[in-house]
Amino acid sequence: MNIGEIAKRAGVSRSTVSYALSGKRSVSEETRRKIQQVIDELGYRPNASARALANGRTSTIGLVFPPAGNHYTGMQLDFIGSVVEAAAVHDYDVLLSPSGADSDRSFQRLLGERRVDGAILMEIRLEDDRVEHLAELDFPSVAIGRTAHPENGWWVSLDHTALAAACVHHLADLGHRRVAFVNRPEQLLQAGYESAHRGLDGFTKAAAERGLTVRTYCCGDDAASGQACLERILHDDPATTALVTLNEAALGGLYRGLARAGRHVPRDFSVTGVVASRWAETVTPQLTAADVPAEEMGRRAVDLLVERIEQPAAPGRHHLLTPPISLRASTGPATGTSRPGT
Amino acid sequence: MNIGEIAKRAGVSRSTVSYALSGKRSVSEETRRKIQQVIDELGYRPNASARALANGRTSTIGLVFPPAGNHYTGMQLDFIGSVVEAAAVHDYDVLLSPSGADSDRSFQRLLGERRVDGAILMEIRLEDDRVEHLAELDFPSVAIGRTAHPENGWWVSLDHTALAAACVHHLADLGHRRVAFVNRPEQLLQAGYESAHRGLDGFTKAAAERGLTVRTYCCGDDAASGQACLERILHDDPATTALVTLNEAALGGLYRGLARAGRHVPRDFSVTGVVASRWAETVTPQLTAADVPAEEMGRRAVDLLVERIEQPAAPGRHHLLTPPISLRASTGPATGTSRPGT
DNA sequence: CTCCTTGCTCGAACCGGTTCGACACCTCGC
DNA sequence: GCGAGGTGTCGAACCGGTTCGAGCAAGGAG
Repeated sequence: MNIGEIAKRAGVSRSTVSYALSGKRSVSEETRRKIQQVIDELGYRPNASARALANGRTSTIGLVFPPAGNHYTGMQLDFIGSVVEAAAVHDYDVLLSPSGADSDRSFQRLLGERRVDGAILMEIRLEDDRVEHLAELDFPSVAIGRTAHPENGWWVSLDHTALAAACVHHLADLGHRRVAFVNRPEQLLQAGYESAHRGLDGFTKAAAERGLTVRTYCCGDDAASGQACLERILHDDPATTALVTLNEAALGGLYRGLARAGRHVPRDFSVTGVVASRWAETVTPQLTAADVPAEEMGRRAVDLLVERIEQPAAPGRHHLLTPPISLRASTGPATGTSRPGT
Repeated sequence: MNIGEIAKRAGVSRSTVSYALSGKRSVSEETRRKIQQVIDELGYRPNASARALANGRTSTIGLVFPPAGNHYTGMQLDFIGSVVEAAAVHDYDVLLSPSGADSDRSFQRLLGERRVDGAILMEIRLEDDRVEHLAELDFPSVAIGRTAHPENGWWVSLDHTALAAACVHHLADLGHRRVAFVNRPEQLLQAGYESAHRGLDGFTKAAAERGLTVRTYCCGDDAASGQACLERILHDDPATTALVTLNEAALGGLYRGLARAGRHVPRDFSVTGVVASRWAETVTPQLTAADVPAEEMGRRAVDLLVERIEQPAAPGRHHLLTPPISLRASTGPATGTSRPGT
């Protein structure tokens, strides 16, 4: 069942079998046929470990994401799926590694033990030791998200600043004056997660520009936290008429909170944010939102990574995406006391 | 950066370094210290491919699930997450393989090329060529789900028959007489997916036992299909007062359809089914459902697989789980014309 | 007819680990 | 004082591929 066995049965040397399979040297048509016949008979496939050892490539890429304590969001799911499918197109397998930090054992295994040819990192922080470490080592990697200094890096990222700002402008255009912002959980913000920071930034600046009165909140990644968060919002300022959220997992809870408070969406209260379309379409009314193109991002990340693996000296490349807001049914003109005066 | 380099710098042979690391033969304290010091200095980690080649184990398990066209359900996500975490506990990495059939290229890679020591299969069909093939090869694998002939196999499965029946009994106890069943998509049923078949079976038998009038439907794995399905249900029999669903992804659409039709849940219409708790809690009102213990199932599957890898001769083991129905807010007593006469 | 190229094949070395058998040295018991 | 037994180390072989250099035969050019 190894290459020597094939060689023996085909009456040739091991190297000839190897060349017949790889095509790196010419092999006579007759020999090739004979070898192929033996291979088909025995169902032989070359051992991946041996091949990896010999030519220094594993044909595997690592997908690194934080161990979220079984709290993966729908967006992460979409990324995983699209990365796996895109990698299959390039004949790469995908190894999952639940590592939040440079020092995690699983991360060390991937790199130190050379289990993968390259890595895709998710859930990037503004200052991210994983990204820095990989850059120093010149290890092929692509980030989904970008650090505070993304200039020469390899990454695919949403422009959360612009997206949050677009949500604000959308609401301001509809006449909303008092708007809340629902961010990812407190600990993620404190850890420096880039989407949480840039989203907050974009929201705050755009709101200031439009002269809105705002409050910002952090919210756990689940429905119960969403509901609690919404109660806090209405308690802190009952005149609030709209919110922007980056927190997909809290969405169901936010909606429930609004229903409990007797606020009809979108008549009494508008909701928008940054959410993958298949989740935006799950809630009722369907969410007007900047649709996260997870499938495209995963595919682009893989394409960049493969490119980088195959020519390691190339300069950094990246894609900054700003998907438009899809108008669905969760936002409407402001009514009542908060109608714009000017 | 390889073991020879370490040996040279420590002034010993390669085998001594290997024994110092593995502990399989005794090494003097002094030698061990010297070796460790060199290793620490250089940040050496043994190459995974070389090690896998030498001792025939990759310390990787494969997680095989169908390429759902980027339509992964929340339940699949939960499985993936829990499998990855459980595997990390046993020092295994997880390789994802999007393969629905025995013949898929990615599946062949995993097995033929010996990339993994064992595999966990998801989305099992009643007659599943992957399961049969692996059993014939005596390749260590554990299924999440079970085929039509599960007797000697290794698997972790929900008892969908019992769960669907429990949902029926719950509704019948509340007085519902006309109940619909919302299954996974048509093509999955036709392909023989076990959960769809056994769930349908359990539903149908229990309904007959309780003398209920039922209709059964297949429904796409997304909100729009769920909404369309609900419209069909009410069109086919407007007197329907409850439904049971196995289709988590359609849930949001089913709720939306009910809202559109002016049926209040749970006052006018009861909804229940088999859904992971975190998704059941996302919708409003929260779904009364048999909670899929995805985390536990993933962990048990990994535990079984590791056990099987480590002692290959052991007889088949399995876990059949029947989680209870969690009472939340989506079911209530039947009202109006469909109140039970007897 | 010879020389050179080209096509095809082989043996050997290598990738970076693990493991087996052998051996040198030391200690202990008699 | 000598053999038995244990400890620590080494060299060599092996896992299953890839790749390099060389050799041989056939064919074409001079």
